[in-house]
Amino acid sequence: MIRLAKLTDYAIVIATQMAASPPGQQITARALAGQVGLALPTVSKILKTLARGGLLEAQRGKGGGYRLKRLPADISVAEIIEGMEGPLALTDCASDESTCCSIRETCSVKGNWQKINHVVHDALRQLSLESMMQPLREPPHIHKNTGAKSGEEDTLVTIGRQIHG
Amino acid sequence: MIRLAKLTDYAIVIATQMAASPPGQQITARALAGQVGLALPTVSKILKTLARGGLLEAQRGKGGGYRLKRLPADISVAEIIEGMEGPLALTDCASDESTCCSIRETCSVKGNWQKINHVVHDALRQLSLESMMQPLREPPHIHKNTGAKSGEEDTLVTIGRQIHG
DNA sequence: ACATTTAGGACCAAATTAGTACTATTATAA
DNA sequence: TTATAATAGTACTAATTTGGTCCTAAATGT
Repeated sequence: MIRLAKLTDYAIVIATQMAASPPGQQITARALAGQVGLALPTVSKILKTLARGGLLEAQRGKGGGYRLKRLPADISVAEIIEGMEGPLALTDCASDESTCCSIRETCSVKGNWQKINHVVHDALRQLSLESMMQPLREPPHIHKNTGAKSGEEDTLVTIGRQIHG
Repeated sequence: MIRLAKLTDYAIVIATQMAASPPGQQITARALAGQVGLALPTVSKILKTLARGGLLEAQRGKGGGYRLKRLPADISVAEIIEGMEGPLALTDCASDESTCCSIRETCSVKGNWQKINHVVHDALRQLSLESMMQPLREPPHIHKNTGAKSGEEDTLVTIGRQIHG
């Protein structure tokens, strides 16, 4: 599947959320978890990964937290994805020439895999984190609502068990 | 992981292989399997899928086989991927608004998911099947060779068990 | 009829991913 | 100097997804 891993997906949500507060502002994993509605361990894991990848700056200890290292306009979606998953490589052949190729020498595609990789990488490099927080002209996607009563608290649809607590 | 499924990867190889013979030429699954070095059931599955998706034309019965429905220049990599995996959707939110979203209404990304999807889809639509068979200027990727002797028969590296037979 | 080929779906094993938990480290403040 | 609150890193397990194969049915040509 050409699809973002769920955690990568979350990472983008989290980064976007962070981008929404004033530049340089620090926030804890716990607070973020509350804001985006994901479980703390999950959010923590993602923040750790992004920090290790150099996208965030972390401060430990009491009063610690995370903040974006650069301005949202200077961070690309590609970077976030790579921060989570390592170098962007849509195919084995594109990622690791030494593992490739099980398909003997007659592989008619050969290095052309790089082209696929390149266009996608390029496209994602154009998309800034800032552009992900832009308000939409169109009404945004609809949030599922279990059909239950209560306009009060939007039911969390169960994708896994990321109930924040 | 933002990565093509193995079968999709194979599909591109197969399509590229088909593109290498004269336009309109028909070839059986068995013959293709031999050419690309994959197991027949696997190749069959892929061809069936692509045919159902409308990219290939199939002819049943003795003397049957598959052929590309359009010229390689008129088939995009995006189409092949979609033929295998259905509509291109990097995130759940982008694919199915009704399933989305477990992250209640405060999701700071909202419909901006579409942007990610859009740029990637666009990029892949630019890439034609024809461009995937272009010879390379640079020496192509290196094919793994188990270090064993024999310049004769390139050892099939085991990724799964797609030994053609 | 029979051999050959695709169509479609079912199934199982293997690989991957998500989520959680645990321990260590760092920082602050009482 | 102790307590507390925060991140760092890793390991583990359950759930999900994927790959690969097989089986039966339908079509087509000899």
